[in-house]
Amino acid sequence: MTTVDAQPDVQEVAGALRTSIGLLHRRFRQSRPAGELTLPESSALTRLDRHGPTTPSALARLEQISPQSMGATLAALERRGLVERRSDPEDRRRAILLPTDAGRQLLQDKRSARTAQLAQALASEFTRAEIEHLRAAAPLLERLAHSI
Amino acid sequence: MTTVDAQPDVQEVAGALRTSIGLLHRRFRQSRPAGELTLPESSALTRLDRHGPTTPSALARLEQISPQSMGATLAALERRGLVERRSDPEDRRRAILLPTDAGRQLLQDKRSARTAQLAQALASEFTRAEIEHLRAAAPLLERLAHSI
DNA sequence: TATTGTTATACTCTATAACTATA
DNA sequence: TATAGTTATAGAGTATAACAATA
Repeated sequence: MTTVDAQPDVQEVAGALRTSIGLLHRRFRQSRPAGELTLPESSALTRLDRHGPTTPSALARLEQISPQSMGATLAALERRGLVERRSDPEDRRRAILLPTDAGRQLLQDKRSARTAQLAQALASEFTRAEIEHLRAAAPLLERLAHSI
Repeated sequence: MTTVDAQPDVQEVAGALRTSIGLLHRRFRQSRPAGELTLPESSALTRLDRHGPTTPSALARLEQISPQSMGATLAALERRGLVERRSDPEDRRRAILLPTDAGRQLLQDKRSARTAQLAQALASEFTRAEIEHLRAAAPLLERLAHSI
């Protein structure tokens, strides 16, 4: 229970997480059907839909990437007509972003199409208890991402 | 318990996993100290150390990337003198890879330096039960990566 | 012919630096 | 001066296509 005892143990967990998360991330990228949103596009659009109208920098903070990187992702979403940009009348440096109807529609249709494959793998190859374990793990992983 | 009941539920777990794994992967990339191995270099060298001498294509299959991508990673490791390449006398198309002493040494020294930060975050901000939960989740995540 | 590996090329994702406009 | 955002550039990570050598 002391720090000394816990350390080698926790290092092992850390290593195992790095390996498994690296693998999963690669698979997520590979499983993108043609014409679909890229990973960051999908992620940004989802955040925008859940979070409500926000600025590019706020989104960048949520996704933990640089504002410039988020800018590139948002420009791609705008080109495809999936997000709309409004100027904040109270501070004209700021841009306010919100999903268009097309963006919301795409989220409903296509995101499920993308996660369907993952959900299928879960449903067919994992027990109910294992799925519950993963459900509980997801917020822990997100917390961990914000802790490092 | 039926498939119909489970489906929307499992989709939700799938979405949560995608979000949290995306975030964590970005943080892993960002936390690379100067002069360290890149993520795929570290991963390939670790596999090589655990798995024993293998061929480039076998490593590519384990890491679930193309043989060409693995070739680029291995070339970088060779340039740094961390892996050694031998020709297979039984099949001269094949190359056999193994870590050098320097490669093994670096794994011991530096990989812990990299995971130390993650381990520190786990130890200081998560309860023992949460850490145990994550430990059990890691092999599930790896299995999931191989299922999709 | 099939397999192992290499070379060439390109796309995605992200970063840092330098800039403009507004506060 | 400080902040929001953009533009330019570069590096990491990966893919596909075309090739050479060996089986």
